[in-house]
Amino acid sequence: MTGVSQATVSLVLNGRAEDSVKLSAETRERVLRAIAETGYVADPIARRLAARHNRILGVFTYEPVFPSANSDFYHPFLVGIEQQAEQLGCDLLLLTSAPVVDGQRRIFHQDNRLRLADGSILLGRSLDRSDLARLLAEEVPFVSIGRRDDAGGPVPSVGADYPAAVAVLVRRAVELGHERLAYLGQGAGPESWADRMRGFRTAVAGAGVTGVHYPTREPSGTPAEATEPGPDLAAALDAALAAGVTAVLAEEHADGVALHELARSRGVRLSIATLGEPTRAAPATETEFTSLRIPRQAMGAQAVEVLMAVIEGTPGPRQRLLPCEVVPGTTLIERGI
Amino acid sequence: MTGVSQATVSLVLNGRAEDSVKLSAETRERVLRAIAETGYVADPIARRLAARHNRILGVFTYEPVFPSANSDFYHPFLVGIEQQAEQLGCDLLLLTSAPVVDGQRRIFHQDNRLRLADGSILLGRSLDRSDLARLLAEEVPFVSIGRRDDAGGPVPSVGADYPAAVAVLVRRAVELGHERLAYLGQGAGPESWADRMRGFRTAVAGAGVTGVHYPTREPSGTPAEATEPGPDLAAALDAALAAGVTAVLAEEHADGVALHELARSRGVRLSIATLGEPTRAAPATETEFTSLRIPRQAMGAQAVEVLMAVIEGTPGPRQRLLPCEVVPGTTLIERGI
DNA sequence: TCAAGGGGCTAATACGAATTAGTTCAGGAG
DNA sequence: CTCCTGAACTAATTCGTATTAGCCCCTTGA
Repeated sequence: MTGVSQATVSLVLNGRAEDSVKLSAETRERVLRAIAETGYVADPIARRLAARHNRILGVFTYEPVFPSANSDFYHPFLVGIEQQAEQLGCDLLLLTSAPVVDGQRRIFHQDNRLRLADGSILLGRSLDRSDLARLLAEEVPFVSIGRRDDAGGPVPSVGADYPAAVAVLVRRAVELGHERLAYLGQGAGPESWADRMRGFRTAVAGAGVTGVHYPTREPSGTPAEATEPGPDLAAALDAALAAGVTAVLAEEHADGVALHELARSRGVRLSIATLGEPTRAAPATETEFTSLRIPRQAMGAQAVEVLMAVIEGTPGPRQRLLPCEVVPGTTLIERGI
Repeated sequence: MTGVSQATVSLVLNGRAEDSVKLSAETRERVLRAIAETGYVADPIARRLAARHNRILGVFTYEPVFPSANSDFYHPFLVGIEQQAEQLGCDLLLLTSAPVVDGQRRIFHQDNRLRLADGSILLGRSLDRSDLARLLAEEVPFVSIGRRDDAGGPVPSVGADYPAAVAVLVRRAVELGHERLAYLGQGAGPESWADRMRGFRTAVAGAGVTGVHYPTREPSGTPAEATEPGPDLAAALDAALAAGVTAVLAEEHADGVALHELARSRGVRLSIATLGEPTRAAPATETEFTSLRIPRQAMGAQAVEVLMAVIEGTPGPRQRLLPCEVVPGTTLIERGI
């Protein structure tokens, strides 16, 4: 169209006409006009093959985004990611096609597409350790949303500061007169659970009160179905009451809601706070729970920032912890008589 | 390592040793062993460069996905799209980097990236006509979510069957004794509004009842703020009552809610049905409105199907209309005395 | 002995851009 | 008139894979 070579177009496209290489303003205009008319876009694939970047950020969700309870939980992260990506002029590639093995998506498989993007954001409660290690080893640029333990090296991540937030709740409980607190949940496994537990242990020790742990089982069946209190919840309630526990911190929102309902139906006075937002469907309730608000949107946005730093090799911290907001709610109350 | 050529490795990797090309079992073994030892994986980028298509589907949202009211409305579409994309082994490219001009994103601009993908899905209440025409003219594979009028040719789309759904509501109203119905809304402009109006007109004519139209203004300010009934709503209510109207169909959910509230506060008995789901924030309410449930998730999924057909040139219809579910609700009631 | 016909594999090329080493040309200095 | 220099481009190469034409060699049949 313009009678110039492919090389020239490439130079114009990348604004390289300024520095090392010289192009006349007129030629550049001509090329730009042609580009505008045809709507030509450089093929990102070829671009990435040749230049090793394409301003596309991958988003890999470990757990399938369905059912909708999950979806609602992840949505705010995506909003934050999108917002920041837009700001930086990057597009997002949702890596949806990862095959699901044993109910979990695996990153590495036959046709791994992570490399299509300049870098990727990993989203999901539990990321496979070996996958993480391999990503680090192969120096694939990525950032995890949610703190991760070392996997043969520090894992770039943007997480919520659960220990600090849980500590606030514990202190608040202590101020309200509680002396025997319980942690309801697994307290281990995914880092987000382990972090909560760690915050709990440290805080109760620091406050000089008693902290006990009532483990829950992983809900069976699909998350959407697991809304009824399992037998372990009832057992936990009994044990807690017998042990003189007056306040319970529930790792999972749904468990907290179920326990609250259970206590109410038995006419028992029990303070409850939940350590997060619903990740699986919770029974509808009017009660506003004392809980933590995870800054999901901000986490998404910052994940993009960190990812860009990783990609571009900008110096700076690769791990960020964001404070959670404590939602006062009405379920953490003064200790009864 | 094995002393074979790159071509041979490629053949082994793709299992092409079976058909057209022949490779000795021994060579294949040798290559496979080397692959296993080194953990070699074909670079997906190069792979796609050679394959000429990338199994990437673009998703272009016209209106910015923010604020959250908008976001919530679009989310189900995205869920459906993702679901189907996953099924087909495609990844999704969110075209987030499109600049916003006059509050609307434009498809065509200096750095248009639509062509990055094999094809794209367009999402938004109003798509620019000239953009559509250009897409058609340039044979860019795309599908619109939401029916579109011809733009120099039929526009591939997956929409909701508003005329049929509105007709059902009109018939239901007539069965309940209503003889003077009103349509509240613009009834023109975006196809989805025009379609509702068309369904209304046809249905009232068919039922032999009276149908009047009370237009609303486009809400001013950001959608999120426009929750209070504008002066035109009050005027519409007065006019409707004076004209003996007993049932109102509201184009926009938020208007229906506001009108309902207004009528209630005046102690007036008025049947109301809304013709869709909230696209802008509606005041919180306990009332379950008689309304339409737009099959958003299904629309998203089918849009992907149609898009694939367009891309691959598979024969078949390029325009689909999906039925809406009528939500009974409690606001369309028997005509008063 | 030679042509024909495979089997087995590789050289060469395409994919679409980025990059670099030149090439061409005009103008100025000597 | 020659040499040099810088401006303005372009030819050629690269990235890593898929694909295909074709090469080589061994058999087989005449």
